[in-house]
Amino acid sequence: MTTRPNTYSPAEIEPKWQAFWKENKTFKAVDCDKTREKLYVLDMFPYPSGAGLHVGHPEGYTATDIWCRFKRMNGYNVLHTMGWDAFGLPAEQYAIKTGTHPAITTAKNVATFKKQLEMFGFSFDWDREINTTDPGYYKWTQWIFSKLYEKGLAYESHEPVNWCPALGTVLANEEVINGRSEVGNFPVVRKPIRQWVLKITDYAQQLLDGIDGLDWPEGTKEMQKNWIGRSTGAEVDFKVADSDETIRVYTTRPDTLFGATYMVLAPEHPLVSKITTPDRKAAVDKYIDITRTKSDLARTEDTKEKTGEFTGAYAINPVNHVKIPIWISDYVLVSYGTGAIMAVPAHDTRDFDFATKFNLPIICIMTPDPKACEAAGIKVEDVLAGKACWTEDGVLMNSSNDEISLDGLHVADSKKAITEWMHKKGIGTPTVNFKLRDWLFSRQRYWGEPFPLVHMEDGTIHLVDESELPVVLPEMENYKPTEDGEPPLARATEWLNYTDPKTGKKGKRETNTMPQWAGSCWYYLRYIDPHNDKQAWDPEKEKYWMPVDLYVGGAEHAVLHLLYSRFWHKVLYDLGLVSHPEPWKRLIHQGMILGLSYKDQRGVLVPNDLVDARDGKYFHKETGEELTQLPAKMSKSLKNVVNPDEVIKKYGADSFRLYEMFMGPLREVKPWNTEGVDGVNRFLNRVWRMIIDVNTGDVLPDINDEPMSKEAERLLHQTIKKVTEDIDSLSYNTAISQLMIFLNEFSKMPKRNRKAMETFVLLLSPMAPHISEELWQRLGHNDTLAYAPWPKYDEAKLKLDEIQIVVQINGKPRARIMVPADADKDALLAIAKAADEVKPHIDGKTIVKEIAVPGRLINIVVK
RNA sequence: GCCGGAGUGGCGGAAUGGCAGACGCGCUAGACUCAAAAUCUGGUGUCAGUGAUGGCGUGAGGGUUCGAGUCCCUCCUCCGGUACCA
Repeated sequence: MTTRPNTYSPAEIEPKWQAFWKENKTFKAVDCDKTREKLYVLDMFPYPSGAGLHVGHPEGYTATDIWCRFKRMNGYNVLHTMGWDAFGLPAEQYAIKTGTHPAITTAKNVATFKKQLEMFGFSFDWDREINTTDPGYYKWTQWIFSKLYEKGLAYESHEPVNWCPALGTVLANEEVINGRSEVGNFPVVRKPIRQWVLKITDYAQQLLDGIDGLDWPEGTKEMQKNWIGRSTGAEVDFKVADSDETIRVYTTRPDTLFGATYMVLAPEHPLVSKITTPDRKAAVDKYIDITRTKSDLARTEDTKEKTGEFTGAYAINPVNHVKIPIWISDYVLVSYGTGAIMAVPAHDTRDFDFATKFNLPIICIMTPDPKACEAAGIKVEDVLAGKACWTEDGVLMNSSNDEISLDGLHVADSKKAITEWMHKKGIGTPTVNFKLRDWLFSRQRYWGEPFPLVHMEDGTIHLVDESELPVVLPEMENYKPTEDGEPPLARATEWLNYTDPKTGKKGKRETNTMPQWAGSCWYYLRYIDPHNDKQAWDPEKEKYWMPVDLYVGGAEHAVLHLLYSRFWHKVLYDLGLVSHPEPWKRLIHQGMILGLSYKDQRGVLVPNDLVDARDGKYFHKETGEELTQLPAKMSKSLKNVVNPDEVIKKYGADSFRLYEMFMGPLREVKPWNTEGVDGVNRFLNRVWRMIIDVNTGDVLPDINDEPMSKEAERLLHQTIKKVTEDIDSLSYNTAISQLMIFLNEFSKMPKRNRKAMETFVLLLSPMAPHISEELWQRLGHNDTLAYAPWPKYDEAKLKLDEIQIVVQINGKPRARIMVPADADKDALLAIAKAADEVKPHIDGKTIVKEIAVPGRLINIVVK
């Protein structure tokens, strides 16, 4: 700590304070400290990619860091640390290409990421750093899997799964978007492969129930609810005509039963082969064959045009005994409900499309609500004539049999009535269904956690004993996945063989590995007790730190990590291993940071290296065409990627942090504009020069202990109030703007009060910690300001004797007058009416109404 | 289609129903300089006017209110998510 620059020099002071914090373990979180209130603040830990940190990472990390620093100064015992979600595809793909072991690549990338994160001066307790690929960590990931397995929540499945040939692995439903892989956007096909699956569906209701109590973004909560997709309806049994078979359908609209004109089974439905008549067999078999080979992608793309075949069989509608044809079609999914539906074309758009295409009867059983119908642009007579489809509320008709009539009832009431009646008659039962499917938990990859499972020679599956954990991932030469889905670990011949130490029985280890989500499902629990080699975590410490008070990260994991992890946590809760049913009380998504791009007149994006900026306008370097600027996602091809290292090198970490927080509200999407960094850098330079003599590096002689003017004191207290409230609510952009206002005023003063300067430094410190520590030290303090008490404001100091108030005439501001701060309504009106600027507006007119809001304004309504 | 979020100067954005545009960027004039950079001081929604000042202005249209960027209704656009889930 020998450098002592005279001017503001982040390159010198930032490494100095980073070293100081490291050496003194300034940000150590103290387990079970009962003297302070605990606060657990969590960032989504990164996947340490080879590309290094991008500008999006530090946005969330800076936001949490500021909050942590602020809360420490307010007396909290803060747990805030960092780790590495390091299993995953890129390291493995790099290994396949270069032969470098993923562990080596990962270690290298972790080192790069750590170095970069340290440059930002984040107040992490680095002693708690974790890495999901560390056997000391994944030992406990395997242990938690054992718990799930013992509880019957993990099972082997041979059902067709989402197989991605390009990635050489299967994917969970959540990882497949429109028939393509979320990672890499490769086509995904259905293929039967032996898999391990976790029974997340057992927790569907609990996962749904928990959502409402969470302080999370509304959108994310909705997404989870939709993904879980609870629906209520009824299962209804239809007898197959001239057969003993019964087909059970699921419907959310039992009220429309009298309008069912046909039935559809999923092509994979087990009864299809039994009921198909000989004359229809060839066509049906062909259709089933086409569906089977069709990829998910093709199936999604085909949604506009319905396809299907008639089985030749008929079903009997149990409410009116009408004989209806049974079809098969891939618009009915085998995996949802019962895999069979009753089709009511008059009141379901999909059924309507199908019926129209195949000329099936459409029977309307409901008079639509005329107003809603008109608003939707549908003619009532078309609906009644079966020429249009109506799916909303209406009044039932043609819906009665000998025992029950729904005629005249609205949808909700008739649903209730028919369901009760069917239940009594034993033809239908009220049923709840979920869209949520079980979680496909195995991958045919090398770089992941091995399962603690062994396939024994006697055909049983053996769970490896806790004492034998971790099942260490073997070193291999060849990591390549195979096209047939056989995992790479099947080639680890020595590792594969297992002998149970207790019984001496032999078997072969499970060769699938766990998906990347496994490690991130519980990392926040390991931070609590990262070095414990006896337990995953100490229950006492868990009770002290959990739940997480604030979790900040991107919105992209709304139905992946954020749902999986809640599931594991709920299982752990049911096992009595954690003390709260939900892991994260409060969640915030930081908005994405976009780059600046340019488009030509046709709207085509132009890479930034082809853009020429002149006179505030932009031109294409080659064509000379004028371009317009617009924000766009950062991408290598557009050459608009901002590298944090370069920004820090040029301006320093404090400027970087300040800029990212000053750009706009944390949760919003914001475009990066490097010129904006100049602004905050200028601000920090002026902060420095407000306190430090740039010729000597000492505190300016203008800084003294003389009492402040009333105005100065008021601004100081206003600033304390505003900054305190804004930091607490994570409104950092407005907190920074208040600090700028303070600086603008105080730097104009010839003399400045030392206490005011110290207070300002403390207020600035959560956001720009390095410069603040340096100034704090130069102002004569020997210790870090990280635990200095946060400044308090005095309400009395905020008060003014006289304030300016606006006088409006008919709602238009016409005058600004000075009034005593404590003037009441009547006094205000008297002053206003007497004021010279007001008189011309009211003289000779009738005053209709007078409004006076003390401290705000006066409005006089005249005629 | 459905769900969620957002539309405010040249740009990022600010405003418990109470002076729209804080703060910053950019631009602009001036000071300093031989000059430039940096720095400092002032100006900067728009239209009219030398000016004080006045008209207009928060995606569009309507409504509630003494008063609406903010609340309500209808619509448009953009972003994110999701989609044959019966």
